[in-house]
Amino acid sequence: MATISDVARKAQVSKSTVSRVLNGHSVREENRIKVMRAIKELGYSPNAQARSLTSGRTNVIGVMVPDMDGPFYGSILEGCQQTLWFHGFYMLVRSTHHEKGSEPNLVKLLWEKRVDGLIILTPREIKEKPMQEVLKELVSTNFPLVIADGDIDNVNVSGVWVDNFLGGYKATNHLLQLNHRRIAIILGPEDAPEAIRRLNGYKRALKESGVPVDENLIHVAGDYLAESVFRIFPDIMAAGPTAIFATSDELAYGVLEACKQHGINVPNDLSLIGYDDVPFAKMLTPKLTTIAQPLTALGQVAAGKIARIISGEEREIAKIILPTELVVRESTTSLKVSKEVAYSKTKV
Amino acid sequence: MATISDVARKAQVSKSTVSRVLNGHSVREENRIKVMRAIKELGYSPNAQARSLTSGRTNVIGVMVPDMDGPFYGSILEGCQQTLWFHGFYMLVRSTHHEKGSEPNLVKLLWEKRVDGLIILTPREIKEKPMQEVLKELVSTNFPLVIADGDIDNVNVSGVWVDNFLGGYKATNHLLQLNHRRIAIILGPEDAPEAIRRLNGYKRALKESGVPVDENLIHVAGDYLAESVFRIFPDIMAAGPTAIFATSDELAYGVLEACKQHGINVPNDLSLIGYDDVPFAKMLTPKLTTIAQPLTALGQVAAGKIARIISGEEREIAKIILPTELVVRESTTSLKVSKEVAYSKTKV
DNA sequence: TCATTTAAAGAAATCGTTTGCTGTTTATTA
DNA sequence: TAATAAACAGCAAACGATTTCTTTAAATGA
Repeated sequence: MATISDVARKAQVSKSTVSRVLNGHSVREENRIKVMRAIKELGYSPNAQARSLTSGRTNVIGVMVPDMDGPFYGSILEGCQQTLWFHGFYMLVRSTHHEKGSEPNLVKLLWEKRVDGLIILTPREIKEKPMQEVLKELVSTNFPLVIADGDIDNVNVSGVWVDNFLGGYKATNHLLQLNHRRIAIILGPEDAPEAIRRLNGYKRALKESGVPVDENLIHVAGDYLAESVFRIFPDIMAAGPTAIFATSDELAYGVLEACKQHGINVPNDLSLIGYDDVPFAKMLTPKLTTIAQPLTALGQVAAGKIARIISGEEREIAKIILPTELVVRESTTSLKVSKEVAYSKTKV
Repeated sequence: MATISDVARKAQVSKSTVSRVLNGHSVREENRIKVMRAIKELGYSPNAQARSLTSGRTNVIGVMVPDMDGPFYGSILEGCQQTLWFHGFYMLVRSTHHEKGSEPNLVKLLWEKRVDGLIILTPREIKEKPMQEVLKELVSTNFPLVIADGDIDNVNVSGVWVDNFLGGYKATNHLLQLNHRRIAIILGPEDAPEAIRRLNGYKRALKESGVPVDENLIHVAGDYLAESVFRIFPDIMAAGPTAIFATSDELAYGVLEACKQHGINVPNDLSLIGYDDVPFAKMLTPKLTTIAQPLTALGQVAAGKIARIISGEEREIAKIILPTELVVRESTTSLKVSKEVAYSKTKV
């Protein structure tokens, strides 16, 4: 493989001149042509590692993500990738595969690989000490770091996330406007920041409508997986809800399956709203009403942010909150005042 | 950031000694301890770029993929990532986003980034000249390269893919065993290698059952997207099929939607089988019968292969074909001899 | 105890770039 | 045309590791 010296020899100039041609510095036209020709003839391309060594930059951004095979993170990654590439960066991806306790180590490994910056997607262990320490260390060295889709209070770091409070509020409000009063909510992990915010949005919406919060309607699945719903489904229905707000589309799908098994018709017997608007939401029967998160945009904004931090355009730590949107489909319907009315209406 | 020289100074030994400690070469225990202590105190970690420069290795594998936001490639990438990490490699991902004409360039860019190897997922432009030339160039320089999920005839390169012929055969055979005789097939891109193989499997199955191939039952959507089905749906039904073999789950979903719009009941009026077994296949109503591709395994095998090529364990070019599996769910049912029988049965 | 072998440490070269400094050529101005 | 400024080219020193070669110290054996 040809080196810069080979090119210099062939073009009969010094290495410096070749380097200057490569980097667009001023070089006499005559020499530029000679160098270009030599480069072409030798099929030369500069060694990125050697470049990194002198410049101190790798043009690689590390991205840490919980998984890539679900419906959720793919869109974010795609958004990241596009924008990173646009800014001239490559994307190094590491999925933790929800492995408990792996995050701090992986952050460190990625960092030591000397990436120019790090995007951490949904840090699950954000509340745990080792993770906080690693993050603080990164921040203290001024290492370009963006947390995406995960709020963080204790460490002052740049972040992008979606307005979970507003999402919870919008979802609940939608159901309230359809005359529902007994609205159950299914949370994923109990103490995750986004779960708490969605719950708060839910409570606020109820409060504004003068509906008291009933603790019996608040349920915790433990995670965002469909299977986790089955276990708690009897509990959920025992409280007699007319509508369910599942805080992820996966959970909503679990509810849908459980309803099928129990002969409950959605939306006629029970309204259901999800969260995320992942691709399969519109594929379900009934098509799922849900709160859309701007996933691709999330990735793009995170990537843009890190690019600006690296270029020095953005110096102060800033947090960006993206809006959510209600997407009404078929899984929610207005609560009829009495069963009779409901029946007559559906017959029309 | 501390360098090896800083460590050497602090430990009062030479750089060479520190390097030897780092790489596990023989060093007097006393010195090893001194060095380790210095490393710890300085928070030193070796500069990967400098290492790459001398060793000529980056420990990074480039992966090129058509997209990351669909349901398909995420699983493959996850498989890749796991296995690459296991072998000590980082994964650099670049999605082409189905951008026409971009592949050859991107391969080159990734290559010049000096990755230790390249995995190309589903090369769409594999039949086009620029792509073939780039691949030939890579092969001629003995650059570690694995093509995954894309067969390639003209260039002799290592590859992993799924048995598309067998998949097409199994799908068709399943429908034949359910007494279907008028089986339509919907292909994605007309001339893609995997499409041709699936079609051949379809034809072979028909032939073995003594059913003549009817060209009116063979349809081309142009791509694997659900929307593409709507356009050709009237054509498909005009040929009077009792079953449809959609060569991707996305296409099958499109068929399902079209059927709903036209009041056709799946599986009672029409049996439907998909291909891929992406996560949403089991979420559809009816749950989709399909041909499962071992997506995660595909990624793992590709990653394992490139690791072995790089380590020198695998010297000759080899192709691996993974099996497919029929997953029977609810979207296929046996063809009743007459409509009356069918109706009486559904009433039971 | 001394000569000889062996093991470990150090010096210096190397990997392929970029860049500051210095010297030379070209262009500009009076 | 000469004096001066500006533009360009080349040398050599980084960048931070690894590794070969040499030197030094320790271990072995007679």
